[in-house]
Amino acid sequence: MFPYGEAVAPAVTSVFTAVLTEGPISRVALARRLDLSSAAVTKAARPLIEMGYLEELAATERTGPGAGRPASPLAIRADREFFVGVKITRDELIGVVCDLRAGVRASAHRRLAATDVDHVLTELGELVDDLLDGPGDYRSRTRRLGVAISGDVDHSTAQVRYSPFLRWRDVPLGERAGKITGLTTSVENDVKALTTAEQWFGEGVGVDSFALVTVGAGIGCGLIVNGRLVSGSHGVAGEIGHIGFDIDGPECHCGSRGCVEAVAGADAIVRQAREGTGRPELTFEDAVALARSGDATVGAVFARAGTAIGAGIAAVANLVGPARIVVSGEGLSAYDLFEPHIRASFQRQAFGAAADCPLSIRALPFEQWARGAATVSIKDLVGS
Amino acid sequence: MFPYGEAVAPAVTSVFTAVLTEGPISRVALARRLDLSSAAVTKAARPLIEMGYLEELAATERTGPGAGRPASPLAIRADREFFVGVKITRDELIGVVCDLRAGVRASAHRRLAATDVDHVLTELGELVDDLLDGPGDYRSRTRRLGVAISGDVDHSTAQVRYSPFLRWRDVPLGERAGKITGLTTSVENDVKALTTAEQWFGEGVGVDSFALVTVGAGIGCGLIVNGRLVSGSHGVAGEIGHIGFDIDGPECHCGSRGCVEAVAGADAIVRQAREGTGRPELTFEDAVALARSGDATVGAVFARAGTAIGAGIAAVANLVGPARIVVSGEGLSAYDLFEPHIRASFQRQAFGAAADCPLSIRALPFEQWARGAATVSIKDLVGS
DNA sequence: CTTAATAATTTCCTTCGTCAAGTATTGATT
DNA sequence: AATCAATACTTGACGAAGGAAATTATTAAG
Repeated sequence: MFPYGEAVAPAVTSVFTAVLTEGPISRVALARRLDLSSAAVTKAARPLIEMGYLEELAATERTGPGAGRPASPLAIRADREFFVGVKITRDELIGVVCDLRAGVRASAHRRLAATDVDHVLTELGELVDDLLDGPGDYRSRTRRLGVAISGDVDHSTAQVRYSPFLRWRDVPLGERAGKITGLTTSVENDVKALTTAEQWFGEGVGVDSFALVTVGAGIGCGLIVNGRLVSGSHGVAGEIGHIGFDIDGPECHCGSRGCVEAVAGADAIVRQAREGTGRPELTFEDAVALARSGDATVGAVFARAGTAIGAGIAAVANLVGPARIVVSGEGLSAYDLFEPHIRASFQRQAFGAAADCPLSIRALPFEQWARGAATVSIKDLVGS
Repeated sequence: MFPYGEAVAPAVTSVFTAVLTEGPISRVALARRLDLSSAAVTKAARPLIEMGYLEELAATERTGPGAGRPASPLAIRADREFFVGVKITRDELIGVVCDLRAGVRASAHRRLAATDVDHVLTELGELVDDLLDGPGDYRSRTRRLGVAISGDVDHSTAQVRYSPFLRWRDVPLGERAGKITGLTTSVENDVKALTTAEQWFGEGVGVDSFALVTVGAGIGCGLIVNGRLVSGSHGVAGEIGHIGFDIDGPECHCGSRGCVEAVAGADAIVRQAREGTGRPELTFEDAVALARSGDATVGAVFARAGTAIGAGIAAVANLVGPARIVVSGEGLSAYDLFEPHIRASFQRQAFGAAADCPLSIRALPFEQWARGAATVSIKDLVGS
């Protein structure tokens, strides 16, 4: 696993993971945290320091009683190694270079003229070259690539089973991207990648159950339960967008009626706004502008969308009881329009103590998708 | 852990668990199944055989090519040890004695005159005595008791945090029941206990994600994800009954409106049947009889209830993607009335491949709750 | 009666992590 | 200044757990 494929003791992996996600931390604190002896931590940390992944920080100011040898906390050397993350969408590739702590060091993107596998791979190869050969000399310290894509992905074999947006089926993306880029490639579903990023470097740190809801064209949800990603036996999981919200609601492309996505997806919002105003040329941005300027009809569309999303989130809270939930709107600040409705609807529909689950609602810069992809490759380096 | 508190190698636990749940199985097959060397299995099995928990079966008839030494499969000696399981309801205690394979050997019950802790514990003590001193001489081979109760239970400390039905709060039930009965006592939420039983000895064997939906007075759901029970950070999980079904539906006791339980709970069905027929004295059984005799109004009530349950189940399938789902109606066959509606509604609302998730719908003899409690104590003996 | 195939066991060895003892570094107390 | 107590870390001996490979056991097929 580290640096070039040797097997590594379990304690080494868990020490690395803990330092990575829980920042500078002393060996003794690690031992308590991981339920190991401090001797085991010392031994596990040594090779990581030798390989340059960890460093010992200077003793910090003390807390507590005051006596005793000061700790020398272990910290990640974030620039020891870099990782490329690429998110594939229907019309664009978005790429980033991240350091070990998933800090974004460089980014770039490329329009896609077509979505066939060969074309996308060619573009992906060039995007990676641009990123690695640009300013910063990342190439020499980069060995891994993570790719995020919507649809049904088998992470363990790095294959895309089915991606409706791109019309891909059974594509050995990891293998092919690996050949083109020369990087060890991980592939993961985009929402799961983002969820992993949040688990390791965001609000999911330190809790062992956690949900990330993405609101945009579609409405998705990544779940961490008992510290592990929920994958779904039939390749389906986190489909919060297709939970029923209003049995008399509009038809959904899934064949049912009144799904959350059919009420609160971006397309659905535009359609409802057009119907309400009688202006068939309205865009999503127009709808946002109208709602912000006080248009009651369009405002009601956003309110209803927020209510639907809140109900979906409440369903997650009622069923799996995550310690916290992050709601992240694709791209923009537009979703502030329905944030209060999300919260109100969640409070109403959450059962008992589930209503105590903290909700973070915030924008999601598009680059974050690519960062999620990079996080998957970091995780695969560390080995869980 | 075994027999009296010594620590035991991980492989011993996993071998025991695998033989327990996956029936007679050869050492070589176990090694494959558990990803251990056959030497490790041989070593792990020995102490279990010596302690009388496992036995070696005679060689079975062969399958496959035909040559080679025949396997001597390992099997559980089910009568090596017995376990008492008790389910506490508002007005009754139901108790069983189970063997190691959760086979019910004896059962008994006791009406409760009151629900205060002292009274319940006294009755529980007598119930356990009745069971153990009755025919069968179980006492000498019984060391453990499992108690199942609705509400918020902390299994790790064997405490009842809050049980609305009994109005209990922060009761150290495990400790107190242990003192009275002399048995090491485990306490678990009733639905979780039943789910554990299904995971170990029912349809959950061999899959690592799985849902059990209970339909009765309330509508609940136990979840196994990645092989582990979902517990919920805030003490809430599996509250499928409070997922929204119809925003214009009847008020629910939880404060929201149109929850699955408000449409499909036993009380809700009775209320709707009364309203529909204008007969305020109608019981649940009357409603069942009417529906079966072709009453369209009451039939529609059951149809709607089934649709609500199906939608809730679809939400589970869409969110966590279990490998299979068992729906078990409290007690009786009455729920055949809405079974087709459950299936139809599930198919409509399940997204994509989630609709492939097999659904088992079957009656749930009341004794099963107590068996679930016993299963928890078996699991706690084995140690996960 | 060999040979091939499969199952189980045995022996020896490696690995990993603990234990207990010792070293390091500080503030407080005398 | 010397000592002590507290906390952090390191070291080396040890033991438990599981693996590899050789060995034994048992069968069917030729």
